[in-house]
Amino acid sequence: MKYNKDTSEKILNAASSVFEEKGYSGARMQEIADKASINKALLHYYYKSKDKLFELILKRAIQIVFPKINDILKADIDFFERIERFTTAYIDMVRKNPHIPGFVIHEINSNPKRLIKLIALTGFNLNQFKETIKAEVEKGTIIDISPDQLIMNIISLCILPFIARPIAVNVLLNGDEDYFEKLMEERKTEVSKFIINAIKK
Amino acid sequence: MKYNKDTSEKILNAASSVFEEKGYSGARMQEIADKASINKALLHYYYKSKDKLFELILKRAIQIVFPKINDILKADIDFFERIERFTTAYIDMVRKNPHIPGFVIHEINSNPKRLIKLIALTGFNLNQFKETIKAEVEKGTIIDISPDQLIMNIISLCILPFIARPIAVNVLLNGDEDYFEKLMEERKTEVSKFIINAIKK
DNA sequence: GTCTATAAGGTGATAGAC
DNA sequence: GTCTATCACCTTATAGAC
Repeated sequence: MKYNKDTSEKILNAASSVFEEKGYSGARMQEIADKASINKALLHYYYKSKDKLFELILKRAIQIVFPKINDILKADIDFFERIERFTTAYIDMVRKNPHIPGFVIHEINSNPKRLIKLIALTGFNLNQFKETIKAEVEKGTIIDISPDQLIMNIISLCILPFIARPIAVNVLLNGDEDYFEKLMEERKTEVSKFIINAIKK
Repeated sequence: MKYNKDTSEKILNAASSVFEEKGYSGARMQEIADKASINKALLHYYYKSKDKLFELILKRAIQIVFPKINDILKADIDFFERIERFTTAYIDMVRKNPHIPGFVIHEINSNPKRLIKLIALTGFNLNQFKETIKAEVEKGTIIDISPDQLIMNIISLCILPFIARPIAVNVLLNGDEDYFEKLMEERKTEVSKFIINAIKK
């Protein structure tokens, strides 16, 4: 068994784009092969089956989304600044990988157990951030809010517009894609301002 | 051509649950037939093709989600109360139909043009609410915020936790489904408090 | 209206030549 | 390593009996 690294990477990139766009069941091995400029047989030679290939892509996607978040949330800096940095970095990351959140969320429903395993592998953990929030509440620097609710709020504000992009663009913004991009750039600061307004005492 | 109304409804219900759970490409006509306790041939007798059946289900889903929103946003009541009523009603609606938002968002990516058409048919329109926000900003009752950003924030806070439920439950809440339900019940008031805190002057 | 049986075409996967 | 050809299976859809 010998592999060409260039070919195997072309395949991974092609598979990412197809799986992220169409989902597992909508994806076709033929389309992945076409996009990688090879044929189906070679695809199976490199990555045994559609399942194996998909699991690899999902793993990669999770590795992109989760570890970065983790680092920022654990950073030893002022709470409000941490929120600012988090929203900025997160929105930046999602803008660079706009299909990943929707892909992960959709596919995860079909196999939640696999999800838990894959996310656990990234070392992702929100407990420390929850504790920080609790401490800030007790210090009286922020209003009395459940850490779980606050975390859900932060994540929601960062990713939903990207997941629902076609709806946002067409229903809210009269089809103006450029304006959507501008709004998302603004969101990098708008979201943290919004959150801090909501919780600061 | 004669149809039995009971049978046609059984089919629609079965199709809703299968399409919403598996998506278009993951859904199988056989599974829909099984769930409706009929056979595939009869399925095609009632609803010509998988495509036609799917379009009907998507249309129904959109009819559930959008018109209700519209009514509340246009109601002639105090701005802050309107936000309260909206979040409560919206979260209630999503709790009753938890699979619809994810379903709509996912399927919409494969055919945004169909989306525009279907949503337009519901008479859904955010322009009036945008104007209201602008007016509130000018009156000075709320901070200077872009109506588009505020609307995205409101919607994001209401629906993302439901779309990402498995992630929320397993990563944030240690797998506690009951606690998730409790949090969602709380959110009916928490979300509007959060929003109003963020924007009230 | 509802069924069984089957057609027609697509999809993932493999065998085997180069 | 990469290809062509092909298999075995699955899925949508229809024909035709009752």
